[in-house]
Amino acid sequence: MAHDPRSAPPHAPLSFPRPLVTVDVVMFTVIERQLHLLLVRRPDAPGEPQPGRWALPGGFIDVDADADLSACARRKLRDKTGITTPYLEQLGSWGSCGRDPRGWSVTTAYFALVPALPAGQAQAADARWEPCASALRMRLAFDHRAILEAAVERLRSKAEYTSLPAYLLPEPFTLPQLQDMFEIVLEREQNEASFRRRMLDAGFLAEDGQVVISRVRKAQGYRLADRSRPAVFPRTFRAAE
Amino acid sequence: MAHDPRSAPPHAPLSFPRPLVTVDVVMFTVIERQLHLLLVRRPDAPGEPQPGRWALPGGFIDVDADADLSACARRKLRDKTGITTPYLEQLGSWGSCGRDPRGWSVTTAYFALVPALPAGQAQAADARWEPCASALRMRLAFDHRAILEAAVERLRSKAEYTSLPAYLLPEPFTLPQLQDMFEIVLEREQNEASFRRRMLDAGFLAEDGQVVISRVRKAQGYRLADRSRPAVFPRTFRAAE
DNA sequence: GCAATAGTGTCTATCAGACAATATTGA
DNA sequence: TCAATATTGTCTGATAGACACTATTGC
Repeated sequence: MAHDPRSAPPHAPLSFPRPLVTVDVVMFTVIERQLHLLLVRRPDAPGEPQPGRWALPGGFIDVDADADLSACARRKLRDKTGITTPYLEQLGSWGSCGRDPRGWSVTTAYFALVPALPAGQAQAADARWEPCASALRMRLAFDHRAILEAAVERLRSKAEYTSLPAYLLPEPFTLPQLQDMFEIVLEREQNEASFRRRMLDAGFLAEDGQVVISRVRKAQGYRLADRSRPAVFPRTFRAAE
Repeated sequence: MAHDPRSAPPHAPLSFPRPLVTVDVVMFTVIERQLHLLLVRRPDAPGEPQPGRWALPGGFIDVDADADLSACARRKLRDKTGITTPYLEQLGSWGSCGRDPRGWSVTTAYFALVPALPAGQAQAADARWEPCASALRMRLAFDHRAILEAAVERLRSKAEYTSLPAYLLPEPFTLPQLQDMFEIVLEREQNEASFRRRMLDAGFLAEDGQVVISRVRKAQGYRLADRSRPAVFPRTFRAAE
């Protein structure tokens, strides 16, 4: 029976059942040349679904604290990593009657790209950075495996035609470092000459001093000219299959 | 409180306030060589927000009738147009404390591409097909203007590198008709030779008889070889600005 | 000098855009 | 035949990939 409460009679005060609403965040970073993401352990307390299982960081909207969906995602990210200015993009929403045993629920998932935290920097105790390849094989809580798969696919496909992997680096970074990030995300090597042309022609990099990384030769440092939006390249790296 | 007594473990109370959850659908079609979308009038009943204003078709999740978000979107589409097999894609979610005067609310928006309804075919009485350009200038209910802008942008940008505009045509269609759809969506003319190469090389078209449209010359008819997903072209039509 | 890393020159292949040409059909 | 539309041939230009080459720096 498809009733539409929005057009219900005047005195019906929105009393029909409401789904649960959560926000989950797939936080990506690169550690030791491997894509990682943050996982948190579900609490073991009685009454909690999926106790002890690893899950994406997330939770219910706090209607008093969160002004909007992205503020909620930012709050989760800050609570777990202390990071306040990530690249954050809405990934999509998953909602159904069966995805959470507590009832009809909807989650809006975001994905974030952050530079690797400096070694020793605090992160939440119940959280750990898991290699992406391994997380994809784990039995995650709820439908978080599907969300993670969508996030990885989005990241890979956008790396084919945008500057997204640059958000995985602390600034300033060098072109060889940036190429590393692209190669890690795309899982294939890039041609140096072609890569440099592509990045420099796109005009999203601002020069930012000289950087010594390898102790062999100084390299030009760069930062993002405009962190608010990634650059879009005129063509994909190569044809989609 | 949505608590299903049959679900196995006793869950924590979940007594905190929940946002309202709706689904809205941007239904696109092309009528007389113009992109249109379906709008519905908000009811005038007292207690209803935005009375009398035009809005995207949508409404609350029905936790009993809707198995998941896309089923809810399909239900809205069917109720308003009778169409059951559209191209349907999730666009994104908008949620904040202020977008609906009734409280913290989240909507998940979908966009649908449908062939123009045969003239005379029934459609809901409170609905009308509005030219997209005009709808973008209207004062729509809630934040539906922003949702519509995102839908138009998504459609335009995907038309640069996928076969999406094909879903706006009834089958079988001809290559000149398909080119028309691309030109209408992209708002610029395409080169015929280049267009035909692109479409035929992509391999998403299956031949489907001869079609007479202009009463001048028969043309090859085509249908989509696989309606379940659009084709992705190896390059964009032209560089993004 | 040598090793290692940063950065360049240049050729080829692919595909979009331009534009002109040819093919088919009804009147 | 002509007008209108469908379809093709072919040239040009932009850019990704390949690959060899040069430049810089510490030892």
